[in-house]
Amino acid sequence: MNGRPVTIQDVAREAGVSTATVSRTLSKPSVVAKPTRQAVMRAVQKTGYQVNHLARNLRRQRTGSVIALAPNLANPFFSQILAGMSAVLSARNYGLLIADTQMGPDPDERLRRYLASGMADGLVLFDGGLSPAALDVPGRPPVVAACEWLATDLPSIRVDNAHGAELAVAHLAELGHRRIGHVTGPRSNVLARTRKQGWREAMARRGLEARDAWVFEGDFSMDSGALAAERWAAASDRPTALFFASDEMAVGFLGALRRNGAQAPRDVSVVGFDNIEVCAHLSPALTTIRQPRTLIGERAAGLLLDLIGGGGGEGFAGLVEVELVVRDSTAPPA
Amino acid sequence: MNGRPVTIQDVAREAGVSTATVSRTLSKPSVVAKPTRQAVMRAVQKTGYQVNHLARNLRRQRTGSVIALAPNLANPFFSQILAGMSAVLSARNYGLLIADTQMGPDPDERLRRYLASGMADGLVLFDGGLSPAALDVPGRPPVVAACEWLATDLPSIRVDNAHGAELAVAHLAELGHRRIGHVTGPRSNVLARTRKQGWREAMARRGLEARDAWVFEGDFSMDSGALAAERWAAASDRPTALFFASDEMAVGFLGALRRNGAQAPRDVSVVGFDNIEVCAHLSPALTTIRQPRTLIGERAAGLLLDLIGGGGGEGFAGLVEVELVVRDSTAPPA
DNA sequence: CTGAAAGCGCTTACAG
DNA sequence: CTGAAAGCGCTTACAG
Repeated sequence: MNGRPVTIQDVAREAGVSTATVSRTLSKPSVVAKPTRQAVMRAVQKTGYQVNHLARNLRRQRTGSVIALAPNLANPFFSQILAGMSAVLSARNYGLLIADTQMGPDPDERLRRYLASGMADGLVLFDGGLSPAALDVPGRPPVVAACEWLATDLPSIRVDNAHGAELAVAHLAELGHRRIGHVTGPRSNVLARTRKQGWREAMARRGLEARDAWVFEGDFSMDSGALAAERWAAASDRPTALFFASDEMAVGFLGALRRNGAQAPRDVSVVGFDNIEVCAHLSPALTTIRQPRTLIGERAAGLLLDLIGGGGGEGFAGLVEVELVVRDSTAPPA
Repeated sequence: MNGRPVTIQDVAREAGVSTATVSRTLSKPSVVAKPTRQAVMRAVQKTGYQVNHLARNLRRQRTGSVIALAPNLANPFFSQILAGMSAVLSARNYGLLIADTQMGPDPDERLRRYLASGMADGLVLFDGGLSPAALDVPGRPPVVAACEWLATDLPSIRVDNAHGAELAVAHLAELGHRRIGHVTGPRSNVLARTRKQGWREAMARRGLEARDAWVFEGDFSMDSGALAAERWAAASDRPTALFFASDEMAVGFLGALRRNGAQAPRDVSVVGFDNIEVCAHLSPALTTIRQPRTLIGERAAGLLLDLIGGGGGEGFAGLVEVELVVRDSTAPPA
């Protein structure tokens, strides 16, 4: 009950066995004789022994943690993903460290340091803006790309963004829209590019024009969505429907639209991407493409653990599916 | 360049000194002669040596990590707080582990395990629902309570919730409202209770009645806010203004209100709590009480590091201030 | 089935 | 100012 933590030595003394036997009882009980095992377990109980992970991991040459590296931890988008990761990892007794790539001056350098530091057995990367060269660290642990991926052959969990765009455009086209525009994510973002490309292809597939004038550049943020509303309102050649690369932008758009006296879906139909919680509570409630974020976190953690365990990550291949959620922000064109 | 990580031995050999000297050069350079120091630094450069934290920490009898323990990691409320913590911690070379209390069957037991595990040098607790008894672990590391606090004398970072309620009621009263109601957080939540109590006192201070009929029970969620809208609309004795214990509930309320053909602030004035990002983009934009979440994270991390370093946490006492942000969801009563 | 011993990679009194 | 040595708390071949 005093300050000094209980060690395996204390347990060994208490049980009248060697530390080796205590260790075995705890990690491979099957090789220990039953009476010995019971004596050890009793001593563990009595002393309140808890393994020292530092020592165990140093000896086992692993850290027992993985790092999730996100471009912006303050972005709520990640919270559900982290929850999914945490669930899988803690069930397997791994710790989850989180870090932000964009906090210092040189994000690439940060990644490189994390990879070289030996602080974790693996890393899940959520920042598609980093340079693939930053991965070129000798002896680095496994890395999984999630959500946004680098232009490399990194094992990855990928969402079917192209299909999401297809679902959005299909929904709008079925309602009768032919002038369907797109509000993009940041230009440098791979995910944003895939959604834009998906929009273009979905339009082409239907013989619909995808005019440059119908593309509004955003950066995923609500503010950029509000800006898009201004530009949309001011445009002469105006789409009757818009597919947004993120819900946040669609939310900003709807707010600004209303402040300007316009309204969805009367004046323009709106489809978002993500299905964040607020979608259902807006008025009009936002039609969107649902991304299963908890699942993404679970799959990313699962894949990483598989790689750490020496697996090839098979069984984790394949895209994470998205689905259309129809609400009230879409209607036939006026 | 091969697989084996570079150790302090390799650097020592390269520099022609002992490992002790390499270690000193890295952690207390002032005690090493300049030429020696330079030779070591050159060797570090050449070999690409990175300290093994596991070994260093085992030797130093610390872990170099702290744990943030939240009731629900999927709640975006925490993302900004975690970002604030991460900023402070990584500047001081501490890792941030995150874990969820509510994932297993017994949250108290989870907390106890984390405290006894020696996995971290300290812990920040965001779950006010846990039993103080769970803290009763011999030799446990320092714990900081943040956001929601237990009924103990734990060092804590606390937001001035009572003052937030006062600001909200003052604003509404100045607009001329006398029938000001409150939508609560979950009954068991300390933070929710403080806000409710604050509302009650702010009303009393003005000689305003705080009728039970004007209290609508919620749980912080958007859904519960939407439910409050139904109940508000159906009530015979209806407040003309509502102070919500969370923005999320206010968002849900506004959406449901509109779907029922009513509108804020025409039919009812609405004040939220938190200032989440969407507030500014709603229509009407939501008047609310701003909570500086990044600051909360920074302060919590700072306080914990101080305690870990043997400080008494003085200088971190005092409440985190909140402020009123007036937007368009409040107006004089009709 | 069990124990003695080596060793994971570091840091730090201690001695010189 | 520097080095030899002990030791942080474990695990695991190895020998018996």
